[in-house]
Amino acid sequence: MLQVSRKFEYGLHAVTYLATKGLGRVVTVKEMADEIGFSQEFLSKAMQSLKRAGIVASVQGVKGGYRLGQATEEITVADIAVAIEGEPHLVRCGVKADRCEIFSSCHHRGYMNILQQKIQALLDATTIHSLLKEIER
Amino acid sequence: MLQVSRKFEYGLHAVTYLATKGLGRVVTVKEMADEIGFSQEFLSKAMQSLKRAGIVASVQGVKGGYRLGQATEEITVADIAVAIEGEPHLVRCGVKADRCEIFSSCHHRGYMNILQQKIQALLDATTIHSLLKEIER
DNA sequence: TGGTAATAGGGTTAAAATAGTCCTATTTAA
DNA sequence: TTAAATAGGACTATTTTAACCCTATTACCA
Repeated sequence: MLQVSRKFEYGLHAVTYLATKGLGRVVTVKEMADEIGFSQEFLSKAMQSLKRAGIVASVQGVKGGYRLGQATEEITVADIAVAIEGEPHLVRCGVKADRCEIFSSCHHRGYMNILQQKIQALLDATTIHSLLKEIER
Repeated sequence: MLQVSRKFEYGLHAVTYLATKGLGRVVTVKEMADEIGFSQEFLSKAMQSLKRAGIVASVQGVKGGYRLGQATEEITVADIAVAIEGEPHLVRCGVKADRCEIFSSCHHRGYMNILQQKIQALLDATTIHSLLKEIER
């Protein structure tokens, strides 16, 4: 259906939220969930994925939380998508060839792969910095 | 996960198959399913969607089947996607506002909508005619 | 040094979307 | 009038996504 996952949306909101708080400020998942308006548990999973990708950094223990791990100019929407949803696969055969029953005779793979790269390039072209500037306007 | 549906893949394969047979030739679902290599019943559903959109035309009764309803230069990948998956909604709130719990406070809608339009433009830029030319090479 | 507030993450369940099947009606050529 | 095809509604199964639960670990601080 060509729709982004909710987890990705959560992640994107969280990163922009952290960005508005500045690079240094450490924010708890609870604060973000309350402020933005969604489930703490689920947002927590998204944050863990973002952390593994280095997009955010975590501080454990009391007074812990998350803060940005990179400059807003360095974080792209594509980075967040990959961190949360993994490598993009517009078609099933991109995940694994045996997920497509007509792999060997398929004529569309070349086109679909190019299409995927172009979509990825779109996501790659937006940084959190530029996204925030758009929002301000 | 930003992946196209199998039904869309079926539809795209079917349309390109019809295109290689020429505008006039009427082809049964059975032939297409056998030739391309997937489920007749399910492909049949995809064909019905394509028919409603006018992309293919149907002939009922014995000796019936499907043929292209438009010139290959006129059919775009976007047309097929819309015919089969309906209007694109990159984010849930595009389907219906109440599908997003933070609709009123969301800052990303503008960007996501632009992103969706750009993706749609990519799909719109490929006609079946140009797709076939790429395949030949 | 023990209590508490936080992240880390495995495992399970629930809900939604997708894929696939089944059945019956209708159409039409022979 | 029979047979081969599309039309389409209804149902089931599978897969994916979303959400939740529980325990471990970390580290501040009284």
